[in-house]
Amino acid sequence: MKTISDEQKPSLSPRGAEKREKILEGALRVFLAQGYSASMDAIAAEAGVAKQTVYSHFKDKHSLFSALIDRLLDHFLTAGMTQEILLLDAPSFIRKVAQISLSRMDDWEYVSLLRLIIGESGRFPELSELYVARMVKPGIQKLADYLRANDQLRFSDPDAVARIIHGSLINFVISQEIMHGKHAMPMPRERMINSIVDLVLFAGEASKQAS
Amino acid sequence: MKTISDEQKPSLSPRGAEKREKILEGALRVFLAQGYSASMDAIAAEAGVAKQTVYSHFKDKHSLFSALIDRLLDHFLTAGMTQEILLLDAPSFIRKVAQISLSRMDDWEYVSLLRLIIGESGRFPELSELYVARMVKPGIQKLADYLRANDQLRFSDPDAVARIIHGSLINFVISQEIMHGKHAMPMPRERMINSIVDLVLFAGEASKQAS
DNA sequence: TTGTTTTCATACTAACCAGTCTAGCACTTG
DNA sequence: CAAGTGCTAGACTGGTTAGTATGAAAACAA
Repeated sequence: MKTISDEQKPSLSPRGAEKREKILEGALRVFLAQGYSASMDAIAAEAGVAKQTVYSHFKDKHSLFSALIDRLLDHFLTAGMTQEILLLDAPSFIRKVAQISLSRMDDWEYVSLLRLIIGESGRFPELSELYVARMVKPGIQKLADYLRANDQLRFSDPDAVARIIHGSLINFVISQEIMHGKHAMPMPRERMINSIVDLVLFAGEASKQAS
Repeated sequence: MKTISDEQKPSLSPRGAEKREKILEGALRVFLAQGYSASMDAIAAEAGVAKQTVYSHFKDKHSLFSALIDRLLDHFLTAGMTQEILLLDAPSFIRKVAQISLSRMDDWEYVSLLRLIIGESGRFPELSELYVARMVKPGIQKLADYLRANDQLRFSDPDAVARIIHGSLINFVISQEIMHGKHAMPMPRERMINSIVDLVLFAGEASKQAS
């Protein structure tokens, strides 16, 4: 998987890498809080680093931004979703997937990243495409593969069902956390999880009998 | 329902209202295309109006932006979703709801508005709350009421099921159009609609028998 | 016509920002 | 110690922006 960022690497020394890390951490806080319109001065200040140092590690603002998103996608990719949950039976599997997805609601970084990628998807289509290619598509693929392989369930279109499950979970995060819907229309996430599990299991079994 | 915008109204004459309309139309094109960071000069130019005229109709940039979003929410609220579809039977009703929701994928203004509201939900939480209160909550409410009233289906938690349906539809729009997923992971919307209808009907009937 | 209101074009302000430059400081390595 | 390398603080350039000011041209009303 190729990376997008084209930052220069002026040093392979441990000191250089350390500064680079500080810059990325500062950029993370500032970009996630203020969006792409955050100023490079603010990022340098937050990182506790001179502005020139930022520009000696990253070509320009766009490169820094891309490198950061790239890094964050990697970070959230590895978090959660081990292989062993594929061994679970259908109810446990779906519940586990839902729990992992919704647990990200508590993660300010994840919620902010999602908002940022959607908000900047007009200006930076590459980034949202990267998000889709690295996070959404593989996730849905694994889910669909499980549904296809499991003989407790039998859907005529497992790919579409995978998207329904995934979509209802992601949209729960968006509407509750990003759009601040948890005040106007609150719903405990366990209720949501239970209904998704029920819906899929009932439908999967009924669909099996009908075929 | 109270409005958010606090623009001044310097004239109640027809000429004034006409200018105000031109300004809002220009602001619509520019804000939806470039986001909130669009410049007031660009908006005035697009509206074919002097910059000063913009400021004589709207207090500042924030007021103009709020007034525009307010207006757009009203516009999309009235479009589609008549009362008579409530008379349809379950399969037709769910299909119709799904078709109406997904038909908005073709509407550049709707897609851009959704991106804008999500993207600016950090800077302008009032706007996303307004969106939730005026569009999402009533929509889900109607859907849940239908599910509750219909005796072909029987869900233990109709509100949660309504959110699942709504979420999978909205997220389909987001992932396909906003995040440009239609290239990397295309799916015909009819396939999505069919699966949602099947899922809900199978589960609704199975759930009924189980109770 | 005369007076009032609105719009127009333009210029201006004060602030902000991306990116560059300079000159000196600090650390590391030979 | 000496040379090299990365870091720092700050100033600077050229450009953009929100919002204001001005003075004249229209549009309208009496």
